[in-house]
Amino acid sequence: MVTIKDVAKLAGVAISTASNALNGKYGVKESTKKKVLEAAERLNYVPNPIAQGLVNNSTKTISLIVSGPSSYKFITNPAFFEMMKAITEVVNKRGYQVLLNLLTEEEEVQGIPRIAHSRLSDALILIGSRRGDEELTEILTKVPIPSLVVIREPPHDSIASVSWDNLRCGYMATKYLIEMGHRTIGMIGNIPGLKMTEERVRGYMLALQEAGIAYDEALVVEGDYYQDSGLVGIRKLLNQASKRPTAVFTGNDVMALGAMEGLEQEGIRIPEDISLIGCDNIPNLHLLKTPLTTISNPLSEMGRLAARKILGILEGDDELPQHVIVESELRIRSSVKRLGPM
Amino acid sequence: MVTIKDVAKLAGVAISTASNALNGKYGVKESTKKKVLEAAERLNYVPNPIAQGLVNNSTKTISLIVSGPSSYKFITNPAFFEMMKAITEVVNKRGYQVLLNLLTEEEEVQGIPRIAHSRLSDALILIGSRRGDEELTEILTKVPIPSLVVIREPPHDSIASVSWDNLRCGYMATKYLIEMGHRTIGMIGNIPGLKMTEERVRGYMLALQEAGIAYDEALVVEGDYYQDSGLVGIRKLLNQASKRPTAVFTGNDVMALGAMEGLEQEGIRIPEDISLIGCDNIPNLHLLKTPLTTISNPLSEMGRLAARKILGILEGDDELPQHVIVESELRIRSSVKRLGPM
DNA sequence: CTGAAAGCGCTTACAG
DNA sequence: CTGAAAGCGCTTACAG
Repeated sequence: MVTIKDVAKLAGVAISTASNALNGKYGVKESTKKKVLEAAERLNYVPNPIAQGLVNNSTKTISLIVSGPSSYKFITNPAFFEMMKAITEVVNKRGYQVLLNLLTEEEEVQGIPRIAHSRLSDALILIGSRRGDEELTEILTKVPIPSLVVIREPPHDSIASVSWDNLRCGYMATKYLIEMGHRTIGMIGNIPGLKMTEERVRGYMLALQEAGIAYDEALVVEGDYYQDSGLVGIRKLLNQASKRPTAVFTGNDVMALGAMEGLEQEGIRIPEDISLIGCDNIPNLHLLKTPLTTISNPLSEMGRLAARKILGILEGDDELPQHVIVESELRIRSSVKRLGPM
Repeated sequence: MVTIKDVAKLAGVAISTASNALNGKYGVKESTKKKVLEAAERLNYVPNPIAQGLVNNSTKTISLIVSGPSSYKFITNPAFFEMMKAITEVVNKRGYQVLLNLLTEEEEVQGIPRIAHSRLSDALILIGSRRGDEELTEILTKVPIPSLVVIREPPHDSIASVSWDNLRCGYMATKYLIEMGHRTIGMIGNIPGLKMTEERVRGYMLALQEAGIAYDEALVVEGDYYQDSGLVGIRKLLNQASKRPTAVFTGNDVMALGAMEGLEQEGIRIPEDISLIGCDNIPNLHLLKTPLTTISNPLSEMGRLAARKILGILEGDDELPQHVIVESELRIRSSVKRLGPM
C-alpha cells in the first residue's frame, strides 16, 4: 500500500506539500507540484478515501435505500432496477460511490437512521418506501445528511423528491379506458394514508367525474404495488364488486402482471373479457401474452435526475427544483378493448 | 456527532477502556463495562466505521461489480438483479455493506484495479464479466483483495467462483429438444474464447452426438447474452443456415426474449413454426405470449452462496469449496413443440 | 512557497 | 483491570 508519505519522500517534500500539490491547492510552485505528481504517478499512488473521509467528514458515497414489504424477495419491481442503474451511472461518473441497502418495511424505522448515522455515506436516496408521510418526515428530518425520495410524493415540503405526477397517471389511464368505451372501471392499488396512491386514486376519480360516471368505492381495492397484490386484487374485484368491471387500472405494471396471473387462473381473457392498463412501462411488456397498455414513466430519466439532484445538494450547485416532476405518457398496446356504445 | 470520547467521558473512563468495553475485549471489569455500555446507550453512540476502517484496514464493505457491454443501459438482465438482491441481503445481515459498481466492458481493465485499490471495499464480487480467462486472471491476481466471480467459469483455479454447470445447461436444453423430436437445432450464444459459453456449446454438441445428429456449425451463432443479440442471432439463423432449425436453444432467457421479438417481426410463430428454449428462468416467463421453456438456475441461491463464500474468505471461516457449482433443472412451459417422428 | 504540528475517531500494544 | 501514547492516512490552519 503506497501512501502519501511515500510520494512525499520520493518527491523530497513534506507530506503537507504533497497533499497540497495532489489536491491542486494554490500556493505550490509549479516545479514542486510537477515533482509530486510524477512521484505519485511512478508509485501508482491512489489516495485512501477512508483517510480522506475521516478528515473531510465525507465519504463520497451515497446510500441507495430500497424498501420492500416484509421480505427482500418481494423487491421484484424492474422499475427499481432501472432507476438503480441510472443513479449509479450518474453518481459514479461524478466520483461518487453507491452503497446499496435493502430494507423491509419494518426495518425502515431503525434502518434509515442507522444508515444515515453510520457516516458511511453523505446522502440518502429512498426508493419504494410506503411509510406514511408524517412518520417518514419524522425519520428524515432527524437524519444528519441530505435525503431524497423517489417515485412517491414528497412526505414533506422540506424533503427533496423526484417523481412523476401520480394524479395525472391515474387520470390518463382512466380517461383512456373511458375513451375506449368503458364505464365500469376497477382500480387496484390504494394504500390508505399514502399520498402516492391516493393521488392515483384521485386521478382515477377525476376522470370518472369528468365523464359523468358515478364513483363506486367497491371498485377500488387495496394493493401494495407488488406483484402478488395484483392477483389478490383482481380476485377481490371479480368477487365483491356489485358489477364486474369491464376494465381495470392497476397502480403499476407489476400488479398488472399479478392481475394477469389471476385472470389466467380464472380463464378470463384479456382484453376480450376484461381490459387492463398498468403504469410504469417496465421492460418487455410487448412480449406478454397480451401486450400491456400502460402509462410510460421515464424510469432511467428519473434515476438520472435523482442523482443530479442529490449531487447538486451535496456540492452546492443544485439547479433543480426541490420537487422534480417528470412527464408520463400513454403507451398503447393491446390489453384494452374498445367497447361499443352502451 | 457523538464519539467514543463522549461516551468515555460520560462513563468516567479512558477512551481506550471505552473502546475495549464496547468491543467486548477481555480484561474489562464487569461494572465498568456496564457503565460504558449504558453511556453509549444513553448517548445513542454509533461507532464511526470510517475511523474503524482506517485503523483496521478494513471497511466491512464488498464491491459488487456488474459488467455490461458498451453501455450500462444494456445491463438489463433480471438475473443480475435477482443475484444482487440475494448478495446484499446476506451480506447486510452479517454486518457488511454492498458497494454497487457498474462497468462497461472497456472500463473493466482500468476499473477493477481502481475499485480494488481504492480501499473502499474488502472484497470484490464480479457479475457478468465476459473478459477472457487469461486477461481476467491477470487483473484479479494483481488485485490486493479477495475476489469472486459469479455465473461464469472461474478464469483460473485460484479465483473463487459460484456458478452452475454450463455444460450441463447446454446438454439438458438440447437433449430435451431432441427428446421432443427435433433434429435441426440452432443455438444462439457462442462467444469464442469465453469458457462459460463454450461449455454451453459443448453441452449442446454432446447431446447432439449422443443422439447421432451431425454437428453443423452454421447452426451455432454468436450472441453476447444481452437481449438484442437474440434478435440478431435468430435472423442470422433464419437466413444463413442451410436448413432452417425447427428449434433453437438460446444461451440465456434474455436472448430468448430478443429471439421472440425477431420471430414476431417475421411472423414466425412459437412453437408452431419454431421451438425455443432458454436458460436462467428469470421472473415472469409464464406470462409471455408463449411461456418459455427454460433451464432453471437458482439465481437467488447463487447470490446467497456467493455472499457466504466471500464472507467466509474474509472472516476465515470458509467452508465452501473454491468453485461452488449449483444445480440446474429443466422447466417445461410451452415454447417447445413435440415433433412427430421424421 | 514550504513544512511541522494538530487533528479526524478509532484501536492496539504496553506500562503501571 | 485501566489509562496514556502511538498510529492508521490524510488535510488544514499556521508559522516561518
